[in-house]
Formats: sequence, structure tokens, C-alpha cells
Amino acid sequence: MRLVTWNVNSIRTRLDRVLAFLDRSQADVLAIQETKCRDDQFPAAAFEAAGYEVAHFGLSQWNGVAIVSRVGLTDVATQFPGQPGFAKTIIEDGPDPLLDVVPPVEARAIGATCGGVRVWSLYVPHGRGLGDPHYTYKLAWLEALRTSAQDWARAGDAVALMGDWNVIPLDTDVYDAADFAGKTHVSPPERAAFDAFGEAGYTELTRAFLPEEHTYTYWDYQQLAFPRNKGLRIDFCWASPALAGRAAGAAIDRDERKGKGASDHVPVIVDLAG
DNA sequence: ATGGTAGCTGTGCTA
Repeated sequence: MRLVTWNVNSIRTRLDRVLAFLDRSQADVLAIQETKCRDDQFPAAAFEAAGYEVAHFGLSQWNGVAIVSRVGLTDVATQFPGQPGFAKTIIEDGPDPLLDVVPPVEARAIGATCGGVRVWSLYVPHGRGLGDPHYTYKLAWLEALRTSAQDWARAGDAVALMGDWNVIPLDTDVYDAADFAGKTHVSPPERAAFDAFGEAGYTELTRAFLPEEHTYTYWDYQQLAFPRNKGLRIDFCWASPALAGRAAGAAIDRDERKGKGASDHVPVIVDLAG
């Protein structure tokens, strides 16, 4: 079974490329991030015509996550237990005592069971800056996800946590670590929050099969980052113990970054035995 | 040199 994760940076703009990729790669399950649309705007019919079932969660033009599968798609969840929400004014000023406001959960996680695997499509908050409320939110979001992931692992579930993690785990996962000093994605708390999935018993499958340094999954649109190969490795698949033993390979479809109309991220592929 | 590019809607936000 072939699982893929891909931040497409707008599903409506990228639909032809995504459908061509599904045909070319013969992906069984595709976890999509940054659909940038509401549920009523998601082009579900096009995927269904290609033989895939669809689950999408989008609330606005921001974020948006989906899972499409041709090996079954059941038990859809649009947030994980304990997933924190975000609202800038609430985090900066605290909940409004008169309104008793709770920050709304964003469209950054969707889970579904596909071919016996519990697949999550995850779009981890960016963080924006080390002193930004969004950075605090990012760390809380990752910690809550790890707590849930640990519960799933202890239950013996076969879980794939796939997505755009917005963390650069190693200095060799970025074109120039010095360029990122003092920025998000490389700070020790972010790296610790990412590594905590390993401590919870999970295995990052792309690292296991693609250990070569300076292997990237994202290149900024600006300043000719792709021709200059100034990329980042930020898209990953953490597998629970029950799933990791079935892993048979991984690949990064770097060529998908080429040409006009590419997403700034490329598909990240994991193959399972059976 | 505080720029640059892309995608959503916008008189800007987010990445």
C-alpha cells in the first residue's frame, strides 16, 4: 500500500497536477495540506471520478486538510483529542471574561481509517516568529498531538502521522543552518517537540529510508530557491510501532517542484508491505 | 538593500 503526503498550496489551483500525480504514482492514500478552501469549494467530484473517496476539512481560505483514498475511508475525525485552537487576540490578551471565549480549532488535522491504517493529514502551525503567540500555539499543538499519538501507540493502532510539520529537525535538513539562526523551525523547543514522537515509540519513515543529508521537500517560491536548491526538509511521516514494521520504502518526488504551476512542497511517499 | 513569490481575497494576510 502506498501512502503519500503533500502540501499542495491550494487544491483548486493545483487540481490538474494532483490528479496527474495520483495517476503517475498510483498512490492509494493521499494526505493533503493547505487546500485553502471551504468544504463546499473542495473539488471532490474530480477525485471520485478518479476512484478515490474524499474527506476534507476546510473553514476558510486558510489551512484546510484532506485525505483521499482508494482503499476505503471511514471514521473521519476533523481534530485530534486535545487539539488547541488559535485566536491571536485571545492568546495575547487572554479569554474575554465577559464572553467566556475559547479559541477556535483550526482546519489543520483530519484523520481517517484507510486500508486498516489510521491516517492523519496534519498541517502544523508555522510559528511565525520565536516571540509570536503563534509560536506558543505551535508548541502546544505539537505537545497535544504527541499526547494523543502516545495513546494510539499504546492501544496498538497502526498510525501514520503525515504532513507538513514546519520543523527542520537537523541542521543538515536546511540549505544553510546559519540562515535560520533565531528563526522558527530550528529552535530547540520545536526540535524537541518533533523528536518527542520518536520518544513515544514512533519511527519517522522517510528518514529511515532516505537518510542522505540535504534531502529537501520544500523550496520557497522566492529568489530562485529551487534552481539554487535552497530547500528545507519539513514534510514527514511518523509511524506507530504497529505500522513501522510494515514499512518497505520511501521516496520524495522532487521533480514535482519543476515547471510552471508547482506547489512549493513536493509529494512524500511511503510504501507499506502488503 | 527589510527586497523577493504565490495564493487567497484585499485596500492585506499568510506562508
